[in-house]
Amino acid sequence: MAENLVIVESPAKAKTIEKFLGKGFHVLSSFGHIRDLSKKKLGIDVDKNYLPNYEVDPAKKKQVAALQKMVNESDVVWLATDEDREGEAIAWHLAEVLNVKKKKSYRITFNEITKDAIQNAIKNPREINIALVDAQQARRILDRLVGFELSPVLWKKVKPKLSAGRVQSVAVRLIVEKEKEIKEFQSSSYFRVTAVFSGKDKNGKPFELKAELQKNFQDIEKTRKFLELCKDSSFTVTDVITKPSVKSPAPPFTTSTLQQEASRKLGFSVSQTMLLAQKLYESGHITYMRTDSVHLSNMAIAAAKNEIISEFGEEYCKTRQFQTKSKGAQEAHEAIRPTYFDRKTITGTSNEKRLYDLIRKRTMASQMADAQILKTVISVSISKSPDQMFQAHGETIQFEGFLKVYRESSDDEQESPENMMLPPLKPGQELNRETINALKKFSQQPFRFTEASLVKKLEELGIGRPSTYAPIISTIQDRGYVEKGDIQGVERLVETLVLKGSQIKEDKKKETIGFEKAKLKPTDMGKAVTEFLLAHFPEIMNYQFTASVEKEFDRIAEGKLMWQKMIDSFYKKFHPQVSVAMELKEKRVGERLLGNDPQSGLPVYVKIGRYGPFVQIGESQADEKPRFASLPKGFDMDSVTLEQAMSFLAFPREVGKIGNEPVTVNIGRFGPYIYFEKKYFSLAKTDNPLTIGLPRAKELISEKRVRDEQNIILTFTEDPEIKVLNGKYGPYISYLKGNYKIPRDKKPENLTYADVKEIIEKGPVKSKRKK
DNA sequence: CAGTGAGCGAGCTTCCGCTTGACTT
Repeated sequence: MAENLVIVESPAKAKTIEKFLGKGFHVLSSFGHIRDLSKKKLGIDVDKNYLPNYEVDPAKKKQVAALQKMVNESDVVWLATDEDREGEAIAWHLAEVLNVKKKKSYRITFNEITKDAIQNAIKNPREINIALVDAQQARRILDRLVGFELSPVLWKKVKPKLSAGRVQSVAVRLIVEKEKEIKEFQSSSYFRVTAVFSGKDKNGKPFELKAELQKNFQDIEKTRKFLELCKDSSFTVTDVITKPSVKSPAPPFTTSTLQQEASRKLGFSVSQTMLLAQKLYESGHITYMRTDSVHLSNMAIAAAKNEIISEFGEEYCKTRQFQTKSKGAQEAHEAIRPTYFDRKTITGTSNEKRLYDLIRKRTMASQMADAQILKTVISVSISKSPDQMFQAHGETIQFEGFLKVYRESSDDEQESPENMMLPPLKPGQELNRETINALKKFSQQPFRFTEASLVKKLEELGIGRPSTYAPIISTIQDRGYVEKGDIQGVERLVETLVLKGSQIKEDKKKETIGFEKAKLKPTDMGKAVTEFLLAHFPEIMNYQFTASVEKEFDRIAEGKLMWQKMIDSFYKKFHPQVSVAMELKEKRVGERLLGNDPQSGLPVYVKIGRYGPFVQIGESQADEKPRFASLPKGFDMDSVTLEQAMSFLAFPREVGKIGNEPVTVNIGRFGPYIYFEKKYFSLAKTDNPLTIGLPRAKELISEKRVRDEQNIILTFTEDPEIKVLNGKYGPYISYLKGNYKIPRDKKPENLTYADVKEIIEKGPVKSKRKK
């Protein structure tokens, strides 16, 4: 019989700790929270001072029963959940549900999983901190009230199944506002001038020097004039300034920085990174992956030191402890680091290996020496344009330090100036001018968010937690507020001027600007919902809302404020706003009158419906029913024009007849298509549904028919409705819109009519595999 | 894979933050 039961949150952690504690200690895990407010109902009795009604999660019943059994068999219960607000609450729920009062029970915490830390915790037990638990209850109840009162407003005013909340609605707002910023951005252009000089150094060795003019020109005339001056100018080195500088490594990874770097360096999505990290954690390769702390245990720092010295030598090592700066950090865990630094590689998939490598290098680098860099700036004067100056920037690494293993990436994809070794020049030296190049540049519009850069922004605002970053990103996409995709760049003609010899050559170059990969863009729905929420619930939508309620949670945790009081003063203001919004008689969210049809005079609207944005002609109360057409891809509710709306309403359009049968073109849920003889034929991306004619329609029809023909393996004269087809997932039987699986032991091409009949009798695809 | 959107109005949807499985196409 185990005398001591230790309960932690994660099963992987339980395994590790059990090893450290040895005999007499049993370690089990709660798998996170075991109890929560009712899943379906509000679960809060607003009239009884916000009394919460907690229920054991049905999915956790089994685990709770197992815990109960062990509690009954143990003498002492140690509640060792995480050392943060949520962890304290989990400990409290465990104590309540498992009725540990009957036993000796203690609350213990440690924020690193080392033998010392755990034994130390056992020596310093304490009571559950009820004030901290109350702060968690306030957090939980506030989120529930906001989420479960706001969402139904959206169901009524916009469309069912939508959602709103303290975190997700602000995340969507960030994306909506970014898009607005980009739309309003006024691009300005300028000419950037660069020069290539040559010469010979003291030893007669030829060199080349690239330098940039310190001033940009606003227009092409001024640029031309300048190049004219350069034609007959002499160029002299006026200054050579060298300055030593140091670069220090970045701290080890937290969840958010790991997601950012994995996105920039490896191209992983946020959820992909977390899945891989979970694998690495479960295999014992890395420490816990949901953390906001940059703290490393002394043991880890010592291990990193060992590894750095043996791999690179003493001079490469410089240990440090970093301070966590991010807002609202609770630091229940260490930073994300390898469990064993001497494991250079691990077994696993190639992506697991790549992520492990990133984590190991980042952690190692954080304990390595600063890089010593010598920065050099060479200034070059222009004889005929004395108020201008060329400059060359050079960087030489004197000592690599941490750069030997790791260099952090940055979000702005701005091309960095060429930092190279510069030739050893002295002031006064004359240079030969080779070419001078002027290139038209455009000021950079703001970047849209990637998943990872959105997480970074949320973290800066103190919104969301490491365990929720990935789910937030999924939720706002699942709800249709935000879409991830590539942003197509626009082609621009860019003017260039080149001075070579005594000739100035002007040219125009094509350049694609503004292409962005895997960026987040708001949908019409996201924009409309954000606008609505901003109008009626400005406090919740405020970027500072979370930070301000966090301050109150802190006061609750300090015992200076009753959680019910805090919730009450919030709810007294919030709830009436909900009632007002519910009763709004105004037209539905996002609706806009585009104008009147010049032909009929009927009003034309753009609205959001159950299936997304659409245009409508006519009033719904009128005698004549209105007609509808969905907004095709690539059109925005807020920019669509009356003319465009009228063109959508022109569908379905007859393009002609084949025999007596009409051929029409229409736009459906999956894009434009041709409809002929009760069959559908998708248009190609290059086809324009507004102008497509009969010849092209015929082409599409026959192409599709050929494709279908090729997929037919067998048909039967007995019943033309039955076909054996080759599909995306292999051969199958199709009969009256139902699909049927072909048994493994039969070859599809050898099936007889009787075989097929038998398979169909057995029922459609629903493999009832017995275990 | 495919043409909806108003209107009758049952019964459903929804939050954030802890943690991992799993009945399948």
